[in-house]
Parts: sequence; C-alpha cells; structure tokens
Amino acid sequence: MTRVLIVDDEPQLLRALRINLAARHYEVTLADDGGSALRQAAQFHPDVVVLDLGLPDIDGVEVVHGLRGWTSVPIIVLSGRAGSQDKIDALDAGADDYVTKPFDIEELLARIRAVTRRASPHETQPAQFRIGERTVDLAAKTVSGDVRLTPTEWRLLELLLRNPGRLISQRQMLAEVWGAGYAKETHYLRQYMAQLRRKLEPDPARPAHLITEPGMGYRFTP
Amino acid sequence: MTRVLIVDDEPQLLRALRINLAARHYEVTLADDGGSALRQAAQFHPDVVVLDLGLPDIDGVEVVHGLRGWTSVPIIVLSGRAGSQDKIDALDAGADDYVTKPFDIEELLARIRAVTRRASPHETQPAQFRIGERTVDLAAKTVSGDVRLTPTEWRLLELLLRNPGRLISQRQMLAEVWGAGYAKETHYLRQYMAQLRRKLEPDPARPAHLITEPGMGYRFTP
DNA sequence: CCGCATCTTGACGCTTTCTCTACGCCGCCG
DNA sequence: CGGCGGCGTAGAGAAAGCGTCAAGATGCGG
Repeated sequence: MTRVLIVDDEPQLLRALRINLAARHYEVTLADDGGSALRQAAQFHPDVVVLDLGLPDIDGVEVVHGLRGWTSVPIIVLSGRAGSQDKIDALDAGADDYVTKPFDIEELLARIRAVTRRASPHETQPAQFRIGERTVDLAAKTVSGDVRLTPTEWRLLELLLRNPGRLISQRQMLAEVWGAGYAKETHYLRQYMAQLRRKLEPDPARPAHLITEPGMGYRFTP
Repeated sequence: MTRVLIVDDEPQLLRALRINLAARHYEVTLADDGGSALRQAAQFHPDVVVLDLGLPDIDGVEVVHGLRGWTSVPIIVLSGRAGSQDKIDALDAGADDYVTKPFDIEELLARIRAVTRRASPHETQPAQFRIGERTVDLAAKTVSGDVRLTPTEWRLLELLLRNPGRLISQRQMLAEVWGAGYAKETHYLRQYMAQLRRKLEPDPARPAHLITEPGMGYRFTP
C-alpha cells in the first residue's frame, strides 16, 4: 500500500485529498505546517510527499531541503504561485513535480502514480532472503520459525537486505530508520542489531550474515 | 554529458530548444514525427525525451507506449492541450511529466534537471578498481579475498583511487584524511600506506600500484 | 485502569582502531 | 667514510567503538 504524506494549511484541501486518496487505497498522513511535515516524514516514511509551498511556519522550499537532507522520497509541490522562478526554485531544491493551484484532483492522482511508479521498482526485486536457518520475506513481513520482528527491526533489516553485500553507513541507517537528527545515536544501532542477530543468526555471538564493520556501519552478507 | 531527444513538429520550437540545451552542454538530437522519434531513441539512447503530443503521424501517447515497451528513459510531454484527461492519459501511459504550451524555457530546463536527477544514479563514476589480484569496490566498501580495511584506510585509499595516475601531495592527503593541522604528521602516511600495501599489493615490499614519490607524495597507478 | 510490547536510556567489559615512539634501511652530500 | 633526511617496519599504550545486560519510559489495546 502506497503511503502518502500531505502537507497543506487549508483544512478543506487536506480533507478533500484525504478522502480521494483513501478511496483509492492509499495510506494517508496529514500535516499542516513545515515542522510537523518533517517530523511526520521521519516517523511515517511515506512513499510520496504532496507539499504545499505556502505554509505558516517554514517556507516550502526549506521543507524540500529538509527532506532531501536524508531521504529521496518523491515530492510533488503544490502552489498558488504560477511564476516560473518559483517552479524552478522548488524543482532545483529537489522536488519532483510542481502543480499549480487550482488543480484537477485526477491530474494530481495521475502525477502521484507517475512519480511512485518510477521510484518503486521495489516491487520487482526479490523479497526473500536466507539468514542461516531462517527465511525472511520482506513483502509478506514474515520470518520462518515463528520469529516476530518489531516495526523498527523490519525497517533496519529491510535496509540491509535490499543492499546485499553493500556496506550501509551508520549515518544512513540512523537517517533512514529513525529520521534525520539521530545521526549520533549509534547505541540504537548496537541495540537493534543485537536484537536482529538474536532473532535471526544461528550463533548470535558470531554473526555470519549481519556483519559489523567497526567505525563504518553494517553489511548483510548472503 | 546528458543526452536529450526532442520530438516536435514545429521547426522553430525545435530550434529554440536545441540552442538553449546546447548552450547548457546537453547533447541534443531532434525528431519531427513519431516514427523518427522511436528510431532515434533506439539509436541514440537519450537520457531524457522531450515529446510533443501533437505529431503528424502517430499520436503522442502511442509514442510513449512505444518507448516504454523497451526503455525506462524519462519522458517529458509537451502539449497545447491543457485538459486534465490528456494529462492523465499521457502520465498513465508512462510519461514522467507534462508541460502545457506555452511554457517558459527555464521551467522546462528545471523539469529536465528534475527527472534526470532522479533517473541517473546509474551514471555515477565507476567505483571498482583492480590492485594486483584484488578488486576494490568503493561503493560497497569491499575488497576481494576477504580483506577488510579500517575507516582511515578507506579514506586514504579512496583519495588515491579517485585520482588514478595523479600524484597526491603528502600535504593534501593529511589534510583530507586527518584534517587541517596534521600537515607535519607524515609518519601517519607511512604507517597507513604500509598497511594498505600489506593488504592489497601482491608484493608489499615492491609496490606496483601504490607508489611512493619521495619528498612529494603518493600515486595510484592502475 | 492495567498489562504487554516496544522503544529509549544507562552502565560495564571487551575488541578494534588510532596514535605515538623506536629502530633499521637506503640514497645523498659533504 | 660518516652524518642526515626521508622512508618502511614493528609494537605498545590510549582512545574510540562495539556487544550485552538491565532498567526506566512510552504507547496501545483490553
């Protein structure tokens, strides 16, 4: 299910979008200013952000910058301003599309489909991995042998499994799982990596697949 | 260099776009109908396609379908038709963006930047190097043959490998790896270069790729 | 309101990595 | 021939990073 974060300060627009998106089986979260938008994005991990430029607290372009600091989630900007320079600024800040108000809701939906289509070839990737005796299915969110993982554990494991053999820096793990601003909290990583190894590795004390690279990060070795 | 295929049947628009794009160091190819657009795309392998919907031979949406049959190159559709349904059809056919004529050339350029930015992490510089028997992958942070490097070793090696054949001064190495203020600590370099050679060179005593230039610095020779 | 699962936070011993000192080798020059 | 500077090697102590246990918050559903 595609997760959408909508950021706008007009309640009626929020409402209209939420209803339309929910009817099409999107999972929707709302925010009505820039600060809560950044917090929601870190917590909710949307697959696409619909962002109004005219927010009460922060300039919309700054919100784009804030998001781009740690995520490449597609961003569709809404704005009442039709000037070219506004569009150029937003797009160059990292937005993927720019829609001028008033807009047709069907057009916005088509643009959401367009950006998510491109950003999510996830669905074609293999979703099953073996770790020792266990089999992890990222799509079904299941682990063989009656093992259960918490949401945070899943996010962490998914990040590692989607990059087999590749080193993932501590910085990136903290940013993608906990959100920007957690770059220093490395003890979270130790905590949760230990948890994952206890649940998945045959010998948690001597991990064979969830490898530590001291001072750098972690790596999943198939 | 980014390669752009422009498809339109108005010669003056083709001309204007070609000039603007060439001035920004894009490599441009032109087509004035759907058939030649598909042929050009197959031959030229553009990084982005700018496609007018109103073509003399084939409907633009059909061109989108034709392209999507074998390539995921970003497509920006131009059109005089401002109706929502036209946009939806084009976007759902596989287009990435839809711009209504008349449009500002700077805005189109920003949209080209936006779609190519997203689609082109595959155009990154090669991250694999051979040193004797070993293969070093800077992106995955791996070395063939079960060799592991420490963070400092990686920083040093990366600096050398990203400048193949070029001499790197001791001063620059110390500044980039250890920070300003370490310009005199040349024994660090000796220490870590020895470590790298021991781990990477076939005969560490007689280095073939990580070369010392006495009194100057070091050099990576492929 | 309570209990449970999950997320945070703190403390401690252990391992890896970094930093620094010592010493031998070699070519250069007086 | 002997001192000197730059380089390579080895090793020890200091510092940083890691794994683990355990206990305090927090949030959610009953």
